[in-house]
Amino acid sequence: MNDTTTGAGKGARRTGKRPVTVTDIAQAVGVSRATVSLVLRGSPLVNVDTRARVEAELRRQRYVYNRTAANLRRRTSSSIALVINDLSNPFFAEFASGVDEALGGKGYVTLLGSTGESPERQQAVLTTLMEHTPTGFILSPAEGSDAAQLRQVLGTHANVLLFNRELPGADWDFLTLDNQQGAYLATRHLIERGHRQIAFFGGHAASSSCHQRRSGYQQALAEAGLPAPPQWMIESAPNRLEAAARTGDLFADGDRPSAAVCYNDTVALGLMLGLTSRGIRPGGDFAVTGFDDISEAAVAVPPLTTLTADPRERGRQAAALLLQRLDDPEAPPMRTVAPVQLRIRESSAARPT
Amino acid sequence: MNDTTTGAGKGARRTGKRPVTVTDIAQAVGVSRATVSLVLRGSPLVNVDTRARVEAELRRQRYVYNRTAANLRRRTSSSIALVINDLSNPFFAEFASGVDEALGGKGYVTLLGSTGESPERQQAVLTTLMEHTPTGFILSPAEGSDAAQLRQVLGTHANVLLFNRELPGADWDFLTLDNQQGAYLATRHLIERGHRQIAFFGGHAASSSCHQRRSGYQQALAEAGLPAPPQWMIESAPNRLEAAARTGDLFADGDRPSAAVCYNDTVALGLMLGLTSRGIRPGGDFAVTGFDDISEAAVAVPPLTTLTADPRERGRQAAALLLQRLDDPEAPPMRTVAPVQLRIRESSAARPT
DNA sequence: CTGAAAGCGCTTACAG
DNA sequence: CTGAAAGCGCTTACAG
Repeated sequence: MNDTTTGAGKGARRTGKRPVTVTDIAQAVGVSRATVSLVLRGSPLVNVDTRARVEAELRRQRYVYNRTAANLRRRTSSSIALVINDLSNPFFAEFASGVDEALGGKGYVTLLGSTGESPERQQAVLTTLMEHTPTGFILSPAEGSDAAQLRQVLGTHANVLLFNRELPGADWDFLTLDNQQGAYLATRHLIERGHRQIAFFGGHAASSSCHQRRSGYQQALAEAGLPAPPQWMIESAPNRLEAAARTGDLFADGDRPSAAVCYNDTVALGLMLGLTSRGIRPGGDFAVTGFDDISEAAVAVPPLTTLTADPRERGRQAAALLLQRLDDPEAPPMRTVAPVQLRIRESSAARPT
Repeated sequence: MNDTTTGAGKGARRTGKRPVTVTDIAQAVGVSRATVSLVLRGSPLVNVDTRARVEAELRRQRYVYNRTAANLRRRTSSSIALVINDLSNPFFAEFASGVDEALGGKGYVTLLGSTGESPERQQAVLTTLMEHTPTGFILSPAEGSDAAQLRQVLGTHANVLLFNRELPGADWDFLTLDNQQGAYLATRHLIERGHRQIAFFGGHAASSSCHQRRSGYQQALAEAGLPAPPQWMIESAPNRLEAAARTGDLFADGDRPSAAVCYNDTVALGLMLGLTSRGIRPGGDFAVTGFDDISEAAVAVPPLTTLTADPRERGRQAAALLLQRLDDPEAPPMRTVAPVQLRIRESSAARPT
């Protein structure tokens, strides 16, 4: 069975009583449907008097424009699909908010899809969304996504903007954070405050963002002539619990780091928990930095020095890039790197003891 | 000019090359379009062999079902509109996530709209969404919304579920949190820990949720025979800054409270800031409770005792209620009160000193 | 300036 | 079991 047809008709609902259509208006005013259509679309061809009568009737009957019908006839679309992992991640919620704001301003409506970080669900969600004929896609791919699979469901759709996660083999537009520069800034910050033994903590080495952050970290250390032994690069799933559980790995060796550049804020918060439960005061005895500037970062104990990417602004930027793509479908794929800023909160990155 | 026609065609985009249609498939297989349609919709009428040939061709040509066209012809819809204040509020982000999850499971797609807490933007957003003919609306009204105005744009649309904010004069389904019970639980908690002078801090008295929370607070005090002088009911916009600025109002009088039930977590966090800057240790010298259990509540200093509404579950519930409404458009409007649970985090609600 | 006709991609009785 | 025809609500050349 063809995937695209699975569930066809499922969830479709008979809408209420017959709505008012252009035909109703045309009959009432005594003009053709074409004339009503011209009025609706603001054509200058229509006689001012005719226009006024039509508009009055539109109001009187509380006519509601059926944009989906118009889109079908004109072979256009006025929606875009936004597919992310999960809105309960504040970073993506902010991002979505920015996308929706920018797109709404341009007359587009946002179709929402959540993958829950599952490539299978992602395929299903994209399939459903495709059936609604969006103009384009803004997609933050689920971990483990495969470009070929995506191409299979997205088909010839050129209007796709990938966000945040690199996808080998994909030739769509791509918007990414400056991960390397961010980690570089965090590492330099720790170095400037006197740290000489700095670990990189958390993330999956296989992911592109982790790879880039690690390389920014290594670059800063190399420039300062500081060591970056492999046992100081510690992997952890990006959640608080596992990060806390991995804390011990930092101190397995004799030569202990005095600070850690963390993959992201969640991992940093987990590490802070882990440190505390070992009697090590984060910020006091051991410096920590994060990445993302989630809202908890500001109220954590101690407040977390981190990198802010302004996710809402990234959302606006993603929308703008997609619109640009729509204007020139033939242009070669663009790769855009968004800046990232160090947000210093003194206490989490204290001087070494 | 009719509002509903403003911007018609704006943002519409020519879609790429001609897509594969049922006609293409029918011609290739040598059957009628009707037969292809029956296959697509899984009709048992079709000969198994015919079905197989059609399905093979659908795959071969990578056919994508055009659900919008089908919806037009069938006079159905497979989308619902979700309109909230702003996704950057984690409570609503979680809520939206739950809605989308539940709706996606039923074959619906979510159309997103944000009001930014502005009734004017809300009207514009709803107007646009209406043009996309959603099956129903889940709407958390902007502050200052007016039922008559909403009815004007939503028209005869019966399939509307209001969430979280009471709207006088509205006769749509309504899902609300048990605000009264929540504040009652928080107040009792403080009383049980020995507090006798308890204030209610934050929120706009005019809003229904603030009113309900205050009345739960008063009920608990009344049951315990404790005073609730009017100067201990302090208004504040629900943001951190204003809450911090209002802190002094708690201590204007001679008779100082030793604890405050706060309108929500944001206000509570602001109050905690305000207390700290006055040298009063929140949790230590002055007990505080919140409402919402936003993610900062757990990591605040001290961790905040609050009420959790499980917003994601509320989202699922809202979706379920709307689906129920679709099944029976004639049923009288339902009012559903969702439970709320006290989440005790010891340190923020210490015993009085 | 306005209308008659055709058509977007699909589905649904109705024949056979 | 399958096909011819009509139609969802709109728009677009094309005449006049």
